[in-house]
Amino acid sequence: MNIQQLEYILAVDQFKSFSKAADYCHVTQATLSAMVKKLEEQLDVVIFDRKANPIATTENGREILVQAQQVVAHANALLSSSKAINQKIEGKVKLGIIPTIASSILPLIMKTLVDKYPTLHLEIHEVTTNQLVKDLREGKLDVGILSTPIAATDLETSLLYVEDLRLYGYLPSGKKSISKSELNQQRMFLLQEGHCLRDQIIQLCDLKKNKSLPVNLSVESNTFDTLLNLVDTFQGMTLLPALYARQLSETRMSQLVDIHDGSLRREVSICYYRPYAKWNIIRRLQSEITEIVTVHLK
Amino acid sequence: MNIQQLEYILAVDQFKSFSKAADYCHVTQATLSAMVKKLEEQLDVVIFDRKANPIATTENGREILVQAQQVVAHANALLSSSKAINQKIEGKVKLGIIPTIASSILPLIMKTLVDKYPTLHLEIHEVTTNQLVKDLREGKLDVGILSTPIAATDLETSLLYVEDLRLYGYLPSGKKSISKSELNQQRMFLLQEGHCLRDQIIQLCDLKKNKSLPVNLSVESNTFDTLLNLVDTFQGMTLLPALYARQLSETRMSQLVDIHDGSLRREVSICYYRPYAKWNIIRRLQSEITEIVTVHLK
DNA sequence: AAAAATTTATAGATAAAACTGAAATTTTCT
DNA sequence: AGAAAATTTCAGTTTTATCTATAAATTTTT
Repeated sequence: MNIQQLEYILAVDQFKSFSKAADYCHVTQATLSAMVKKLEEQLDVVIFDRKANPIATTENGREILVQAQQVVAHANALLSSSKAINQKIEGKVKLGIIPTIASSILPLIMKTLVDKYPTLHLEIHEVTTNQLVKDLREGKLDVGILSTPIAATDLETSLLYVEDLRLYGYLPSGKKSISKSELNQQRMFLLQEGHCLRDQIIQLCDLKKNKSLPVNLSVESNTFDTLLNLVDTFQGMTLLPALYARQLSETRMSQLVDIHDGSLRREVSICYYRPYAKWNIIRRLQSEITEIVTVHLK
Repeated sequence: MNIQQLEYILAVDQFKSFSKAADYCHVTQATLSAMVKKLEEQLDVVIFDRKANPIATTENGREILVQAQQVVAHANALLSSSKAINQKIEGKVKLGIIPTIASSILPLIMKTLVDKYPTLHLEIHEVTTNQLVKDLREGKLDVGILSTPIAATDLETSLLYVEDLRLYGYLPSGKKSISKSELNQQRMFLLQEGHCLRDQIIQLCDLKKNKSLPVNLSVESNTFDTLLNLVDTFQGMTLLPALYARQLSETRMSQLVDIHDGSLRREVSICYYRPYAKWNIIRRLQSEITEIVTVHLK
């Protein structure tokens, strides 16, 4: 016995015809006939009098149909519940996000999320990648947004978007553009130790150390803002995520330099260790963020 | 979604363990895991937090489980109903039966049936095969007992038993036994026109007409009793169904003759045109009759 | 902290089942 | 009696549930 078979007999009872019932159930007559017959055999109860015209429900069949209605009604209620659950976005969600992503996407997404889901309380924590992974594992955070790939295999990640890293700064005199391979010879300013963007850039540009900096100065910034000031002062360069570069002043925008042989990129993903409790909220966050950011990135 | 999947999640919820639930459901853990996962995907609701120890039901899962319980409970109620229906043997059943069968099996079965099913009212009609078929088609009778095969293809028949036809009467002088092929040369007494047993015997024995009867006598009987008296008077022979022959007096029993090269037989079947309304009663009748008669025939 | 034991997930193979389209049968209507 | 409508049967395809074996992860033990 299965729910579908019960739906079939309900339809036959309703339409008093196997073929009409089959249409209604979107299967062929043959299928419906066979399934009704099978159910009758399994229950050992003849539900319909096929020789009556129109087809009649037997006395015993009536009893079965009353029960079938109950089963199907509750099954539909269950399906409705599942839909309702997926629409109900409420409760508290602790979102961890690394600073270099936070600065660019929080302004973009927060208003939409707060307006669209008034019953959702987003608690945002700006933390480093390492801390984020730790907090997710310990259940201190529900979900994280960070740059992938990451080493932790026990965390599940799902890509939100890929953004270019834009080169900002001052080219060596006489140059109009630059190629990837030349980047490691430039005076490159980076964020402090602990920012994963720092490590990514070092890797991407194959940087060893900032040889060209004045030896009496060892400065590393914690924010892009400080970084930009340093770059301007020392006529160096740095790399900025595309979404951050978007909001630069016009003066600074003009200092963005194209790399003529391709581009540098980073992946931004949503990440969770126990997606179970707040699965539907997390999925909703994911789709909202992807949508909003995609619009702003193109 | 199907009922089994719902039973699986109920078990997991109960045992807080996939493997224990799998044992309980008599499937492998792999199967149960896969089915739970599939259900979660279909509903887009994560029901269990597998990283909790022991496994926990999520808040959303709790909602689903409450509904699942309803569905499964009603499905079980339906199955119980079908069993109850099959045990409930009551109401009126109009049983048609041809005379040559009635005389032997009614005494055998009636007491058992009446005692065993006090709420069942059997209304018995003794009718010829032709009338029986007609009445079944018209719904005047619910079920018939007759000798098969019959020509009517629109009636369903189900074999009850096969009984030998016993040869009764007086052998030609000097003979101790007889062979099948000799039967058509004997003075054979038959039931009246209309009894299907008459036609069967004529066919089985390849009888043309009763040449050896005194020309001034044309007699055909309506009952075996009259037939036997005729046979005794005229020193002829006749064929009696085994169940009838069982109840002959000892004197007459001694007049039963063996056919030395095999035996003549007839099939007795139960027959219905619309088994729908009283299906379970008919099936019960069938099994009871088969059982009782089999005991008496061996 | 490594090793062992337990638990859940995954992959590939298989057998059962649902389903379809077409033909055959049955029933109804004229 | 014969045409039309409805249902069942049949052969072949696709889907699905299930199993065994194995892998991955977690917890417990040593």
